[in-house]
Amino acid sequence: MEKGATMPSTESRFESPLKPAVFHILLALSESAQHGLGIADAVEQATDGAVRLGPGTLYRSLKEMVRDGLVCEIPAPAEDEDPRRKFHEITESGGLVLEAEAARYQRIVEVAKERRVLPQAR
Amino acid sequence: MEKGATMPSTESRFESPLKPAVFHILLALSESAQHGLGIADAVEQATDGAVRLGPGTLYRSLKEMVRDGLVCEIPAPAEDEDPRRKFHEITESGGLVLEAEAARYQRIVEVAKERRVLPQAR
DNA sequence: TGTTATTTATCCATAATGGATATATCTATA
DNA sequence: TATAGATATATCCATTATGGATAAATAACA
Repeated sequence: MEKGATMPSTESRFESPLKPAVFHILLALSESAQHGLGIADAVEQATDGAVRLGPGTLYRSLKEMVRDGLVCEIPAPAEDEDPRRKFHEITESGGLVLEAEAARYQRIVEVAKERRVLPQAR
Repeated sequence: MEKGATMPSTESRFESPLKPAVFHILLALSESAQHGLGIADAVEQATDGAVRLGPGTLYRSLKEMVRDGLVCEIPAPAEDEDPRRKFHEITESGGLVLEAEAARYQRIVEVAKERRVLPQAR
């Protein structure tokens, strides 16, 4: 980042390559608020089964993400929901961090296209 | 992987999410053969400084990748090259693995676009 | 010819992850 | 309404991955 550049304070605290687990959890929550295991399932689906979060990574990451303000816990979206489920929602700050990281992924994909590793879309 | 499924032997040995370091080294070598520190520089450039490989990760990864047939050592491309430099080239197998991993990245970017995390290209 | 910079390489501390396990509670069924 | 099994969160520990310090060799240069 350039010195003197202004930037939303929310992004600047997060070092550039986000931990993969955190990135995938944010991406899962960009669809809709979810509870823990729902997030794990969503990540597995979005990645065709390539990325699978173990319970250790999942709940540890969620706790850190709440601490860092990337997500927050919200009441169950439905009355008849299993009360054991704890739902989390992505915050505005989390949305910005997710966007920045997704843009990094996009840039890498562009490089791969330039190198003819992936077919050029056109 | 399903039992009994046929698959190109080269890809099947590599579990799905490639280690980030290995992926970035392969992507760097898809441009041209490079020596160790040249790879580190190329990775830093391609990722706008976001990904930086320490010497430990760099040389350890290269050794493993040679062992796994993803890259191979080649003679220096020029006569007057610093003889300490050891150049590596991506192999055909490495190219296939890189393509598969890049496609995974691409899929993630597509998901981000569907979710309106990234602007839809059009 | 001595000094500094470059390059490869290894080692160790730290960080990140996955899986086993624990605990609680919901659901289904006899 | 017991009981059994499934679901959900949570923690702990072993394994894996990474980064940085350091070493050793040699090139470049004053």
